[in-house]
Amino acid sequence: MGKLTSSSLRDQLLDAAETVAAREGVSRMTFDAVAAEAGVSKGGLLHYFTNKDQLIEGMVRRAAEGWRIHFTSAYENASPGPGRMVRGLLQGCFTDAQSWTEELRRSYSSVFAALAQNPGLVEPMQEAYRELYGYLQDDGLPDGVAETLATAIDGLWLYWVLRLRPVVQADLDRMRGVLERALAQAIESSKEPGSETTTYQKP
Amino acid sequence: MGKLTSSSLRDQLLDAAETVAAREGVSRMTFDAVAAEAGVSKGGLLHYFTNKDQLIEGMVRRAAEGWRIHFTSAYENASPGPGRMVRGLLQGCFTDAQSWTEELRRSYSSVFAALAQNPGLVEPMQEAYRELYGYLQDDGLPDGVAETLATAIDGLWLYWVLRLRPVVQADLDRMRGVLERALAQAIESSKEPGSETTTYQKP
DNA sequence: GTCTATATCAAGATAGAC
DNA sequence: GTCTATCTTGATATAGAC
Repeated sequence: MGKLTSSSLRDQLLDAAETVAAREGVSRMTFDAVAAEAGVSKGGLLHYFTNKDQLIEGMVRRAAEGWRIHFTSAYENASPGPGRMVRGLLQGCFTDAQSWTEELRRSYSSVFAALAQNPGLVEPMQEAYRELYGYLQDDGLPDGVAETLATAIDGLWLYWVLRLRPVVQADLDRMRGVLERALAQAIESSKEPGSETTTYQKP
Repeated sequence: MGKLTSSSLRDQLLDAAETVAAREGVSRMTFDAVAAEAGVSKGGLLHYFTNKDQLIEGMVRRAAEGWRIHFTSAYENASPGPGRMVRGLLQGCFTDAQSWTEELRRSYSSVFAALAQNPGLVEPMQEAYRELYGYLQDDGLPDGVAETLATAIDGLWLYWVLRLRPVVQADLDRMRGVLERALAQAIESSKEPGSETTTYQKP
């Protein structure tokens, strides 16, 4: 995702901030370090972000927007019908893990920076999650199933980002298999009228 | 869990550090703030933890030990048989949510502090997770099921801790229901010989 | 073992040259 | 718009009294 030459200087500065935070921890994400990483002076950096809250807000907003784009396009790419968002996430989150994991760690470093500095700055990411879970609640599966499956997927990524567990390809494959079978069952059961508590009526 | 009068001063200092970090963010978890929270002078605090890495290491070690005790006792309290650890976690993690959530946020603040300061300090918590997932791999359920269910549970808590989604009682109840049904099915299928490696065939 | 006082240094932020 | 230089603050860490 767009950190090519064409990206604006502002974006390059946000890239540098993410990189420093992900590599060295947010406590060392100083203006000096970010400016050095981006190859500009501290004065140049401070022209774009006049204080640290603004820098972190910019990081979180961009990361939230990236996440939103990711799951909405995953949704668009999945075929219509029950479990569309879950199917999209399974497709979109377990593919190309190698490159995706590092990008994930980078973008989540914005959340860590926000939590460390000023928890209110997490808001844009909360908003993205509200939107995602809006889709999931309306995904046409028995009550709570879509949210549960998505939480399992995201939980695995959070383990990775928080460095609580290593996430290797074998883990991804195994979990993907379990989730796809659970999804298939849920879709099956949502076709049987009266088999679930809350309602999905297939046309 | 044990922050009564009987706890050592060292434990009280760790309590104070957790409290400050959880309440104000790890960037404001300074020696001054921790000492003030604990009601001692900075010099008194520095006698126990001579630098910040040692303080954070103490926090992580204690939190990891608490988590280990939590899931092992959950395991012990569950009846033997397939899915014992998952059943224990469902019982132990969805009960008494009100008090558990704040304590969870407090103890996870040690992980955030470690990630911010020096990612290597997370190690004791990684060790606890290795142990937990060792139990889960050997939980007598079809391959990957126990890990997946546990990841969904923990993912919900991580949402709470990272403030990405609010976690209210209704979410807990709904997800618990879904997980318990999935667990019941997995136990069922693990009884059928030959059905466990990859496949799940609906009866 | 706990305190006060203080040295040292780095980070956030500002001013103003170019 | 980007730079250098500098101010100010506050955090870590140390020294040494009690």
